[in-house]
Amino acid sequence: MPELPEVETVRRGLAPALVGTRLVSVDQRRPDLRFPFPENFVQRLTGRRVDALSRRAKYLLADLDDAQVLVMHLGMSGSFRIEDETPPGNFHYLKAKNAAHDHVAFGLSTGKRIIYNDPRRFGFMQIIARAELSAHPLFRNVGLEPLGNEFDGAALARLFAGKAAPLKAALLDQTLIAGLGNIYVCEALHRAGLSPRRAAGSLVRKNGSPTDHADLLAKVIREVLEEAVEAGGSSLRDHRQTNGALGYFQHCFRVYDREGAPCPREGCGGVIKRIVQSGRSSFFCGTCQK
DNA sequence: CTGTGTTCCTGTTCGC
DNA sequence: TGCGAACAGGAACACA
Repeated sequence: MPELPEVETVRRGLAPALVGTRLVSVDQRRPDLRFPFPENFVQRLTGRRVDALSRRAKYLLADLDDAQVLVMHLGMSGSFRIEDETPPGNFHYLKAKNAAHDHVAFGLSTGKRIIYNDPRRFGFMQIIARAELSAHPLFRNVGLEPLGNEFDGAALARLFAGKAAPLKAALLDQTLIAGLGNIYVCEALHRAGLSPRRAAGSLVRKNGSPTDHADLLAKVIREVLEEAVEAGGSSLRDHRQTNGALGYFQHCFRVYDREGAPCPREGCGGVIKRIVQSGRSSFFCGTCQK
């Protein structure tokens, strides 16, 4: 499911069950997801206590009691669910929807189990020493947190200065801003009244300061992400929170997956269009997004 | 260095 | 109803 709001929703769902408990068993059911699991994955995790669960960009970070960090990325289709007790390995369980894509099961000292499911297997897990995290290739080039204190129009201007790439591509670039994905980029650009095709550098003045559009864009990015986190993320298809509940931000989409619908902006009268930019769908209103 | 296209994988939806 | 094509929340990688 995972853009920043969905990953944050997962973090909030997992933390109460996971933090403070020990991993008494780790059931790794295949050698790889997008990448191979790290060497001795099961042995390195079994017996460890989880001291904290945080998020950086679209990564979940479980701090372990041996100064290592279990890094988890959900890819396109990854999800976690919590089960209160070990289900019997019987016919009914095995026939359960999607059980074929349950790739990892963490048994906790509380008796609960946390199961990672990922049909497309674009997700991955890694174990990294905490001290090496920020220098690690996965994180060395990760961009600004859009909900962080430093994120504003001036920061956007610094990131976008001189960029000819379209706003859509620049906002999806995780080395610039970390956590936005296709949905929330589309939504933020509509709220800001900016075309996804517009050059990112056009939001920067010659002296490097932000235009009013840059200030507005930074503001609506923060807004749309905060609203989505508040709503428990977006549930497309059958994606669910860790407790099985559906997020409901998808009902708040103004443009994403709404090709042909009237533009929701008051008095605009335009129609939502779909175009493809660098292989991904962009939904926007050609009338009010310039 | 910058920007764009391809690729990994499975499941769902849509048009015929 | 069946069947192939298009498409899906990400991002590493190859290449111009």
